[in-house]
This record gives sequence, C-alpha cells and structure tokens, in this order.
Amino acid sequence: MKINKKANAEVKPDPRAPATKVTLAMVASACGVSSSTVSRILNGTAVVSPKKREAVDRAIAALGFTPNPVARGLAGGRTLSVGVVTQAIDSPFYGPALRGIEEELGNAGYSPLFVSGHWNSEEEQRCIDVLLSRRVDGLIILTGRLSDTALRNTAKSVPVVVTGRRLEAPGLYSLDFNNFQGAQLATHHLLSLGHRSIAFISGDPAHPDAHERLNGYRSALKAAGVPFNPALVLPGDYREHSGIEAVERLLDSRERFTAIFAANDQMAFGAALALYRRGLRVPDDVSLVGFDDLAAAVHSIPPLTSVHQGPSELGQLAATSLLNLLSGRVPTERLPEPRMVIRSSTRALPGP
Amino acid sequence: MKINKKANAEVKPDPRAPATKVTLAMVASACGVSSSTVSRILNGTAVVSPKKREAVDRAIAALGFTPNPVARGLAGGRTLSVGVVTQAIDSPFYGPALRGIEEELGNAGYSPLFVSGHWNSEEEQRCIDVLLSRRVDGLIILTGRLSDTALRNTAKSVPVVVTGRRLEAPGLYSLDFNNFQGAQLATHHLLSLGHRSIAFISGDPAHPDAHERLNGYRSALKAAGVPFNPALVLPGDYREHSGIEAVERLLDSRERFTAIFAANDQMAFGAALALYRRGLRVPDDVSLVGFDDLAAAVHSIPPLTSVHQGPSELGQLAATSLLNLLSGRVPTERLPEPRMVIRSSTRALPGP
DNA sequence: GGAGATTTCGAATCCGATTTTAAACGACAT
DNA sequence: ATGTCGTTTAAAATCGGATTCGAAATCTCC
Repeated sequence: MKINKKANAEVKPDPRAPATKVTLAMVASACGVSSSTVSRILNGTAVVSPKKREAVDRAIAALGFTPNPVARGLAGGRTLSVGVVTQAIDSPFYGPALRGIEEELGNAGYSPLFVSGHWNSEEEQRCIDVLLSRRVDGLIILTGRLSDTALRNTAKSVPVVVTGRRLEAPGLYSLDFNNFQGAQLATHHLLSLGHRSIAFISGDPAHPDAHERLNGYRSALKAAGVPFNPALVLPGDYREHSGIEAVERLLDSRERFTAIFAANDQMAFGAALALYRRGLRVPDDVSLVGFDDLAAAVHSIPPLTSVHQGPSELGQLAATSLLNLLSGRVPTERLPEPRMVIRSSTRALPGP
Repeated sequence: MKINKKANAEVKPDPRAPATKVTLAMVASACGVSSSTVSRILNGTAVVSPKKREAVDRAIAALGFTPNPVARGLAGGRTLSVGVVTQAIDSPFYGPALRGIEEELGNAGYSPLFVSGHWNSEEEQRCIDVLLSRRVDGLIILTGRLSDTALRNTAKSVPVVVTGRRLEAPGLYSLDFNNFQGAQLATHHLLSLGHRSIAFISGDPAHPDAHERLNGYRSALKAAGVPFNPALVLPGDYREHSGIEAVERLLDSRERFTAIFAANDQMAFGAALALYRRGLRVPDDVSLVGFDDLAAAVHSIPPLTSVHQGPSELGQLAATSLLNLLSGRVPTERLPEPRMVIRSSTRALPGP
C-alpha cells in the first residue's frame, strides 16, 4: 500500500503539469539543434538554413511550445507588457479607455498592467515604480496629478504616453482633449436655443481641464455678448453628489436661470436628480447639458445632451501611440475634436 | 567624430538607468556578505545572525534596492501576481469588484493582471492561457461561461477562485451570490406593497443566475398565492436596451401590470426610460425594482429600489480567498446575503 | 580540551530564455 | 592542396535572484 502510493507520487512529479512545461531547450534537443538557434528562429533574428528552420518550426508545433514570458523578460529586457496608470479601475469615463487600450495592445501581443492612482500624485508615483520594477516596456498614464517633471523623468527610463495634458519631452507623447472647445460647444448649443441665463457647475479645480471648461463656457458667453454672472458658477468636484449640491445651492440662491451646463456627466446626473426632487422638469423647466458623453447618458432620464469625448478612442489612440514609440516610430495620433451629442435634456427656450 | 560618438555611447551604457538598477549582488558586496544571504534575509527563509541581518537591511535601504519581480518569478516560481479574468474591464457591475480585488491584493503585495473574456468561453480560455504563461500565482475568475470541467482542470495547475457558481474541487474555491433569494426579496417587496401584477424582465438565459432570479420571482409569487402569468415574463439580455424593448413589448401587449422587476439594474434603467417615453411615471404609475444595486442606482431618476449584491465585497472576498489558498489555508469566506435597498422607484399600490 | 551537534554562510546550480563569442563548415581563389 | 572570406550554428555568458549543499564557525556537554 505504502509502496504503491509512493510509486503513484513518482508518476506525477509536478502536480501542476498540464500548463506549458515545454522549454526552449526541449525543442532544441528534440530536433537536434542548439537552443540559441531555436531562440533566433523564434525572434526572427539572424539567418538560418531553411531546412533547420522548418524542422524547428515543426518541433515547436509538435511539442506545443510557448516561450516563457518571465524568462524572456529577464533575458531580453522586454516583457511585452505595458503599464497603465488609471485613476480608478471602475471609473465610468476611463473604463472604456481601458477597454480600448486592452484591445489595441492585445492585437499587438502586449499585455496591459492596470493600476489605480486614485487621483493622488504620490500614489501614482508608487504605481509607476511598481510598474517599472515589473519591467514594463512602456507606460500609459491616463491624466492624473503627477507633475510634468516627474513625467519627463519617467520618460527617461521608458516610453510614456500621457493623456490630459500637452507635454513635449523625449520618449514622451501626450494626447489631450480640447476641453476649451468642448465647453464652448456646449455653451453655444444652449445659447443657440435661446438660453441666456446658463448656470455652470464646475469641475474639481485640482484638474486643469476644469479650468479649461470654465474658460470655454466664458468664452462662448462672451462671443454671444452675454455678460458673465459669477453667481451662476457653482463649485463641483466631478462627482454626482456635487451636482446635487450645486443645484440646491443655485435654487436656494433664487438666482434666475433657464439652463445648466455641468462640467461632466456625473454632475449633470446629480443636477438632474436635484431638479427632479424640487419638482423641476428637464428639459421643460430647465435645459441640462453634460460633458463626456458617458455610456449612461444614453439611458438617463431624460437622455442627456452632452459633449462627446470618446474615451475608448482615447484608449486606442494612446495604445497605438505607445506601440509606435516602442517600435521607434514617432507617433502622430491626434484625438478627434469634441462634438455635441444632442439628446432630450435640452430644448429651445420659448419666445417671450 | 566617429570615435567621439562611440565614447559618448560608452558613457551612458544604459539610457534607462534611473529606475531601480540595484541588484541583489550589489547589496551583497556592499555589506560584505554573499548574495544568498541577502536573498534569504529578504525572503525570511532560514536564520541569520541579527548583526548581519541589520547590516544587510541597512544596505538595502541605503541603496534603495528593490528585488526584480521578473528575476524572482523565474528563479522562485512565484511572480507575486494573480490573474483576474473579468468579462469587460468597463462593466458597471464588475468594475467595483476589480477595485476590491486590486485593493485587497495590493495590501498583500500581489499585483492583479486584469484580462477580459467578453462572455466568451473560448476567449476566457485564451485569457487563462496567457495568464498561465505569465506564471501568475493564482487566478480569480469572475463568473464567465467556462465549463466547470475547464475550471477544475485549470485548478490543477494553479489555485483558482471563481465567482458566480458553486463548485468543489481541489485548489478551487467558489463564491456565489444567492440570486434566488435576492429575486425572492425583490418580488416580495413589490408583493408587500400590494402589487399583484408584476412583470419580470429576465436576464440572458445563457447565465445560470438568470434562471435563478426567475425562479426566485416565481417562488415568491407562489408563496404569496399569486398565480404565475407567463405573459408578464419578458426576455432580456441584461443590457439597457433589452429593458427598453421589454417594456415596449409589454405595453403593446396590453397586459395589465402595476410593477416591474428587472433582473438587473441596467435593464431597469432601460425600462424606466421606456416608461418615461410612453408618459408613464415611476413610481406613480408603475413601481420598478432592479437587481445588483449599481452605483448609478443612487442617482437615477427616480433613485432605483434594488437588490444589493455588493460587487466590491465580492472582489475583496475573492481576493482574500485566493490569498488564503495561496498560503495553504482553506478559505472560508462567504458572500453576504442579498438585501433590499429601498429607494424611490417603488410605492404601495393605492387600495382599490 | 575536544568530540559531536548546531547554527550561519558562501559557492555552485538552476530558472528559461537572449545575446555574444567563437568554432565549424563551405565555396572559391590561388 | 592550402588559404581566405562568409555563412551557419553551437557553446558560453548573462539577466537577477532562489535554493541546495556542504564547509566553517559557534556552541554543548562531558
């Protein structure tokens, strides 16, 4: 009995066998060449006689050999993985961007490593360090609060693509939305509908895009000859709840307004809810415009008019830019211009 | 000129220097011990005299040494990374789960590797193969459509935690929500509000939980002595649009109903929109209950009554279970019971 | 003080590739 | 036949640590 058991144990030396256990050395000896030859064939490096190449290819297929990325990473310095620093893995805006990145990178044989910085520059730096220690071949940084200097510095060790800012540096490529123009568009849309008292719920002032959006709003107002009324600008932090609070504050201030432009959709949703609670109808009593065109904007009540930014394109473009950087090319990707998506949350102001 | 260039190249042998370039061998020689000693101190393996340990610790700190996870993975077989197979990186339900996983794993020094299977068993299997080839130490599989057999098989090579099903196997731990009970709860809630004609929008029949939810609905109906009316069950696929279609079909069928229970929140949002378009008010004309309690349920109009499932707890528990598995312990984690979160989309049916 | 038992370390091996170095081979000219 | 220049290809070094094994150092007890 005992002996039997032992024999049994010897039959399966490694309980975790089913996975790729075939090594380069095995295929090498299988077809009587050296491991370096197999390696070179695998990487397309150097020349090999067609006869051997074929034999090796056949052996690889026969044994079902897959090169071990870990060993490859150690020896070759390339891990075929790229680090992606996002702010929250479950962000409704960046989620689709991650998806775009995953897709684009996957097609090129790279694997993304997602980590979250939670809008905290120190944490972002930690994330980058972790990623770097894992020897990623490149880095995609979705916005965040890292300093330009820190970014430039990181770009010295590894190619970097960063979004949400405009920055020039060696080994660095930046991709930025035109927030200013987007906000102009949104404001202009309301203006063209006859609205003159347009409240603005601003984003988190710690984000540069919040300022740009505010400026776009002011610029459009100015272009239309509508005086800027500071009382109509409410502070927000890009989250739903701040949209609720902003509307409540606005309503309580008894300042007159016929439309609201929220600096992002999440706050617009909050605003819509606050209006609903106070018995105000969108768009009958108040027109509402958001920014970002989140997936949820389509199914909100009413469907939200918003400025489309296309996070998934952002992700794809960031990924292809990085891929270009990695293969030594100079990326030329540009983000599409923002555009209005008009749904049911805005309507023309009835004539006086 | 040529010579100058060459000299220049020799000055900066590695352009990507700033990142952790310190190796174990360097700290070893820095404090006059062998590299194996440093390694052993790092891993807590074996005993070392306090004097040396301290010296080494100091040297590590001084040089800012970080062990290279790639090399470590090769040598030790452990990569301190775990693969997470989700269905879509931007899923509103699984997003928070990923966040929970990231947090829990991060605390333990592990890095998650997220990949998406897109509800396709072949793709899921490919994801697992990629993950395995990257030598992850463990696997978390969020639901998905993989066969139990495939899962059991995977568990032979690496510890696995799977959600969304109940499955026993060596090296495998499963975590499942009680969908049946959740659906009972939701239905019971409507029943207790006086509703008798409750429509049910079912989930994608390819998911086992869709059946469980339907059964929960039927069970609650039966317990209350309300006859089951097949005409009130509408097919859905868990996406918003199917909620819209279901309500339109329901309305067109002229079947009487006072409440709708959607098998998930996304369909509930779609249903709410369809009702809104037809001029029906929630909850005044129709009460509406969802399932999952997505983050968006709080800010929808009206805020949606739903069955709370807690995806972030799911993620955390999956992660701690896996961590237990990895350290040889037997996980005992259990998911919390589903519970109703009553908001504003349901109301008592006025007496006849 | 010394034999035997421990504890503490260092050198050698290995993980699974990549890359460099150099030897073997072949064709062609001398 | 010998020598030379170019290809192929094999052997060896490397990447950065983990692990095993055995030797040296320290300790125990008689």
